Amino acid sequence: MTTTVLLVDDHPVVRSGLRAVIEAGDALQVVGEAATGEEAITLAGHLRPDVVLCDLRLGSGIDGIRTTVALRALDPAPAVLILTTFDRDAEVLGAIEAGAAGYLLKDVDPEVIVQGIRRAATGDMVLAPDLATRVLKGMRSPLPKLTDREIEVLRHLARGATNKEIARTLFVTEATVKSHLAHIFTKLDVDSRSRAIHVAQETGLI
Amino acid sequence: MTTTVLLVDDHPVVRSGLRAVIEAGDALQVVGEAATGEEAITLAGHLRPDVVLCDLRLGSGIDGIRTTVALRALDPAPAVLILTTFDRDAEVLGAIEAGAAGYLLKDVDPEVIVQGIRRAATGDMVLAPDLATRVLKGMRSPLPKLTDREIEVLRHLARGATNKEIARTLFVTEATVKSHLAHIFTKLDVDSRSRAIHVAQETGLI
DNA sequence: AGCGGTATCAGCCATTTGGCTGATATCTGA
DNA sequence: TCAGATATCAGCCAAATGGCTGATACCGCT
Repeated sequence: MTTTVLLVDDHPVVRSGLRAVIEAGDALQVVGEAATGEEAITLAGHLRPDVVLCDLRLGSGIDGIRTTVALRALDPAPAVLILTTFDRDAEVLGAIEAGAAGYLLKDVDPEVIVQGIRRAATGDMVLAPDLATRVLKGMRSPLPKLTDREIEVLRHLARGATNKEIARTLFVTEATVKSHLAHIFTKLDVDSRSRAIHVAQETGLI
Repeated sequence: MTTTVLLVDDHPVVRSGLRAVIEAGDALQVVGEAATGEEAITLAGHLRPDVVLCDLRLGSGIDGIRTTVALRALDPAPAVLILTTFDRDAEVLGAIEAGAAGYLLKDVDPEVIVQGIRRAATGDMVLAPDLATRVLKGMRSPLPKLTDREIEVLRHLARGATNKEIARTLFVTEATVKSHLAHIFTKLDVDSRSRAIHVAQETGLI
């Protein structure tokens, strides 16, 4: 029997490409396309696809991880295969934690994608080879968990704000900002704001 | 007569999508695909396409701008249409300066891409609406021109290096690094390293 | 020969940042 | 109800950063 697939990507061109690649064989059938996470959730409810192939970055609206969580909450829940351009550590781990069946980079060959969908449909875990290692490494030394407030401060930091500016924006004192920063630095194992920004961007924390 | 197109993108999936979209009509014909800039230049020399549709980010190897320069140096020179996900100011301007016939974002509808190729083939300039404004603005207040050395320092900055570390890496004194930074700050109109990093990333300088 | 741009370096000084210790209040879950 | 996490704030101090002025040297261009 054919496996049904729902495509989720905000780029029409990519959707076309995926459709062409997936429908080249005859074991897979694309039953729908969505440009946003919201659309994907609605469509998946109606179409009940076996597999949802979902980009992580979905422009405006909810991202791929939140979409994954919502999709996995459906009954029956489709297998969610994340397909994206980047390989930010935090995002890979986040997607797996959210219940994704796997994670593929967009620069792989079409047949890898097709294979991935097949395996995801049978309940297998699917990870791009170079990612598998890092995910396992990530398991051993898990990414630091920042609190919401810390992430908030981190975002301001990344925009180049000074402590004073962050304090004003968040309606707290500079002492508080410094306190948050101290925690952030410890968790990220850095000792300067620039490096904190760098690490945060590298790992996909922001 | 049909317009011939060469696709350049490091993602097979995107190439498939573009091919599907472009060949849906009958006025355009995809005569080749390249995954890298080098490949694109070689292929364009042989295939002599009317238009080259080129991604800016091409993974490893030369980027879209360098590819554009090389393509425009061919005889006959194809029209180069840049198609990318991001809209970094420096890159847009860089592509235009390099001789690109236009710049489209990947999230536009297929027909816009087809239209863009048609117009590029006739020598028209093609710019996504929201980009046109910014390009013109960019003309008025051109992006600051940093020297090679300053860009180098900026890269280290973005990786979170301290002045001392940058000095060591570049085999100069801290005073020199501070001097470069002072110039960078002036040119970018900022007053802190974090903001310099932010501006540099925003505008695509690094 | 001189000018402008670039890269190098120096010293001074005010501000910002980061490390440290410690305190209070709230909330959550065991 | 008590431990732990979180968010808030304070003070002290050393180091890093950034603004300033000015100097030397090299290079390319006129």
